[in-house]
Amino acid sequence: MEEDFLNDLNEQQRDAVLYTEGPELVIAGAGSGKTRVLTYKIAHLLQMGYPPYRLLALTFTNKAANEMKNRIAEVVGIETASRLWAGTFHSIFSRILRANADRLGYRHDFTIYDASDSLSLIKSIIKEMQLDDKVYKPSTVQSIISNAKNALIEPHVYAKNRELIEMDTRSKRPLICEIYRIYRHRCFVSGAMDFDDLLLNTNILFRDHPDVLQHYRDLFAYILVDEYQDTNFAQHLIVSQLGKEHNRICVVGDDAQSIYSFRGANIHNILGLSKEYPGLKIFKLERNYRSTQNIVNTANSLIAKNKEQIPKQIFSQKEQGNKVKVISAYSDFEEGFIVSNRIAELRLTTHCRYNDFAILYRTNAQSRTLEEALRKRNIPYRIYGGTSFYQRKEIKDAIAYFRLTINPNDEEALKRVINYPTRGIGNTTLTKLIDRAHESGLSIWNVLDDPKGNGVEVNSGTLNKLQGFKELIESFRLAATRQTTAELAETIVRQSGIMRDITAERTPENISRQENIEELLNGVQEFCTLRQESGEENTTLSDFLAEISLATDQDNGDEAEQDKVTLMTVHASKGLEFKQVFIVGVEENLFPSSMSQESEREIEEERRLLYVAITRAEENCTLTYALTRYRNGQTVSSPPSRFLKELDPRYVDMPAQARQEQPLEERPWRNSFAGEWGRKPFRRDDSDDSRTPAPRPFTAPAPAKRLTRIESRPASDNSSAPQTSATTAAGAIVVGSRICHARFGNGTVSAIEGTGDNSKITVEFDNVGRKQLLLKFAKFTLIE
DNA sequence: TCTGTACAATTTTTT
DNA sequence: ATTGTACAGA
Repeated sequence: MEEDFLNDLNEQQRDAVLYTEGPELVIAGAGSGKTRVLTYKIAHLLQMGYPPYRLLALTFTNKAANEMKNRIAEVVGIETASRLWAGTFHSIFSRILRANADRLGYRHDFTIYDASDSLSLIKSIIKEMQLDDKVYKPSTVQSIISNAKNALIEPHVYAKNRELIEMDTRSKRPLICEIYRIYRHRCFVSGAMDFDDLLLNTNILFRDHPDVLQHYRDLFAYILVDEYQDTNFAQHLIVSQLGKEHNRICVVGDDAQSIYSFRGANIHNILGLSKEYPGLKIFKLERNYRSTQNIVNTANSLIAKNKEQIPKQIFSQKEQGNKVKVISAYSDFEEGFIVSNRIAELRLTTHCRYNDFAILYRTNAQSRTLEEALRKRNIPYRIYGGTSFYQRKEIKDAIAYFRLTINPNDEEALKRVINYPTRGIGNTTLTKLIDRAHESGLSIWNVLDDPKGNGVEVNSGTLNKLQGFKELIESFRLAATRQTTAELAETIVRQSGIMRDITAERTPENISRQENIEELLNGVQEFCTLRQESGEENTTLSDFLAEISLATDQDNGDEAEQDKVTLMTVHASKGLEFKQVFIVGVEENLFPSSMSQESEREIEEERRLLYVAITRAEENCTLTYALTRYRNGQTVSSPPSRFLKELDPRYVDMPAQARQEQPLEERPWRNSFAGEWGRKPFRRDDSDDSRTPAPRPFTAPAPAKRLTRIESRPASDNSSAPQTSATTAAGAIVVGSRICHARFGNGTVSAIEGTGDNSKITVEFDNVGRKQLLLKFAKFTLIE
């Protein structure tokens, strides 16, 4: 087979693919076909005779990893592709750590603590040390520890690092290092590693066990790394350790898209690469295939303001296209209104599907207003990165039981479920157990094994309860040896009492919890089946846990098929592209974030972030800012972002500058704006009219008008309390009634149970599917 | 020991 | 506005 795919590549791309004589850095501008180069490079290496299991391809996200695997499978077939070492840093190195866990004193089925496990552990340590959690803010402590780990600083090194100690002393937190030491020890006793440990411990493994390092050095004949600008020191060092000796490495990245420094990513890893690899050959991919010229030029004009970067000339040969549009709104409400209007409009004029639209924002909190606006317009949408499936309470509870079954030393899991469902083991008892455990360096489970022998004083009733819990978990461990994994999962959910607890009362919440648990069990089953198909005979619950603890991507396959507008943070959008992009909230204190104004370095990162956002767009890019916005319960006003002034006006449509100076009255917007609904949308300045001359086809429909009435009940509004309106509406409800819910939008009543205020209705919502509502609580109105 | 209520703090981004 | 925590009362 000839390498006919080479015809799919431009000259720069082809050079990058074919060069295999030494270390290589590919600077890949936004939309320049980076994934294509990586894919074909791997295909090329395979063709040269490298066996697939000797190629290591590292990415940053699961999404990127999957995409790469799929694209490679298309070129070389799934058989070969599945033998590659391709995945995220975290997944690949957790695999390697599991294989060598004994070298570090861990078991191969160690638990992976997610961010909330680690935060909760830090909280309890702070509490046990009787420190003030206002001085030692758990989240701050967590990020300090995380940064230390990413810089490969272990506690004993931390203690000797004058700079760090001085910093902690200055911020009146001299005991951080001690917390770190205890935290690390407690993770170890619990048989757990947190996210950062996966990288830190890999480095320790390689450092302390040269034979292991040598093994993987020999194994990986060629190393490819995507998004190198996002690597932190721990990742960078792993790559050098594995790749430096044979020098067959290819890293791809774009310094202009480095946006993860808050997580320890160091842009100098890529900027300083040529010093590290003397023969480093640099290729630049400068042709952008994604966006129109106006979009590319706008983005270039912005990023040009950054000082630290590798020089490159990104260009587009697509049509010039529309100018990038900047729109000013009075409030975040109006901003949502404008965006949803434009989506409706553009969908007609450009024949785009909803899938072609994305709304990008700086912070997750901004999604709310946008959701409301979209719902009013009946525009379907999907939010990326909300609370994912595995973050839901009932799922975390079930998983905590799974985790305990595999690893009873798992402290966080144990704390979570020792008294859920309620079994009379309260805080007092738990505290005794924990104190005892830590005094003797044991896990809580060890103490639980023999409370008396470990000196825990409890009355006999409590002792029985503890015994009962212990036996429960042990019965699961026994079941694990006799049942299939899917059966085991079901046993646990039932025997633990989770199922009983959430089926006790048939509230709408509980029904959705049950569905989630069902979905989890299906997930286990599906996972086992899938593994069986790929030749893995015995899939254990431990395998399942290992898989999901690193899965954060929530793009459910069938979800993605539906035609919906995408809402997500700019960070989450990296690597994606959309025909129509809206970037909202381009204001001072938001974008750039108020947290990032201290140094030029931080501002440069915010600038790169906006660069990433703009370069997601293929055809149209619209930036909006609101002069006032609801934040933490109150209205604040901020000027437009400084970045807007940095965009080259030749490629951008700006609203009249005078507008921005408009004095702001006190808030009445929120109330009065709703009243404007259904009439003409706000008209701000002439710039708006030239492009959207036609009378808007979508003035707000009548139902929406009514919806705004119940929603615009501000504290000051003394007209009707929401309860009243719901009760009034309730009386008239029949099957088939159309209702409008404050959160779920419009829907049709499909069933009614019970009477009066205690009755429950089932509603098929147009956008969010079936929900059950209790009349007593639900906020909705009858429409039509 | 559990439950309910009141009050406080919180918010940048996430593998 | 929501969420978590602290404290009081059962």
